[in-house]
Amino acid sequence: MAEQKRSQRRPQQGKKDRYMQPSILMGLYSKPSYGYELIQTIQRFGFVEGQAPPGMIYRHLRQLEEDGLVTSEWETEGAGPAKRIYQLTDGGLQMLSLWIGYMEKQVENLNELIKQYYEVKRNKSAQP
Amino acid sequence: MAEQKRSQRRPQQGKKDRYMQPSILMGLYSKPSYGYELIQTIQRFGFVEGQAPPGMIYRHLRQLEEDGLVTSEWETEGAGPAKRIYQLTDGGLQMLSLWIGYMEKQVENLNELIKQYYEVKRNKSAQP
DNA sequence: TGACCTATGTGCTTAAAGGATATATGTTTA
DNA sequence: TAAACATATATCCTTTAAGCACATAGGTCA
Repeated sequence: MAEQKRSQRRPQQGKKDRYMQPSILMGLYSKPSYGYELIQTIQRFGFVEGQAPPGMIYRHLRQLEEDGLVTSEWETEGAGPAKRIYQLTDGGLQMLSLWIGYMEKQVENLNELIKQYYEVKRNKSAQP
Repeated sequence: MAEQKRSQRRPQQGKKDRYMQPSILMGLYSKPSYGYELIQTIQRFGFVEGQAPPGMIYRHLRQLEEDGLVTSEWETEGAGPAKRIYQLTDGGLQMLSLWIGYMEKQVENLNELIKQYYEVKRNKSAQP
């Protein structure tokens, strides 16, 4: 019974990379935005299933601000509770650009592994 | 002084996806292998910079065996210390196939975000 | 008025990475 | 022949960030 927990590994089951930081930076690159709205934006990128937990978004936003990658100001006009509007700094822009480079490399690596997989698979089915 | 710790964080915060499990599974799909050799194999996939720490590989291998995705046996013949040779089980093969599907989806998501980035960039330079 | 949506935030637990260190075997070389 | 070195596996402890539950509060509408 104590082992049950461990044996349920599946891809995506553990704590994996959901590209939260670059998703937020990319969202803000399109236009200044705020936490609650970014939850929807990020969902569209497809790295998280369903909606990202709010706590996670706000945690990231605060960290980004502390690191000087975004700035924020309160928006009290308009309907509903006040929103904290974030926008990218120059540093944030540079970081996003680094992330894009990283992602491009990831795509290459992933494609290479995928290609190798199908090659091996083809070989195995040819000589079983 | 208390802030020093935070500012020493690596620039890109967020978990980097190292794809350790699928890399190991893919390595074993090509041919049965052992920890020390897999360290080199995995390096070639490009998801980790330099060599993966041995402790990490062995930890993964033990976990994979516990989960029934691989089996192992000691190889005492041949030069050098004995090797623990691992090979994929049917379950491991299925898991690898799931991983490939996941990776294909990741490639799509990544490409979509990258595309969006360059679109926004183009728009911004058109109307500054 | 109280249910509900919007909006932000805190706190605690756990999974996995990071990294240091230990152990042992066989091979080379000084 | 003893020391140095490459191979090979393994354990331990710390750090990091994800995962999740919960707390707070303003505004809208039946």
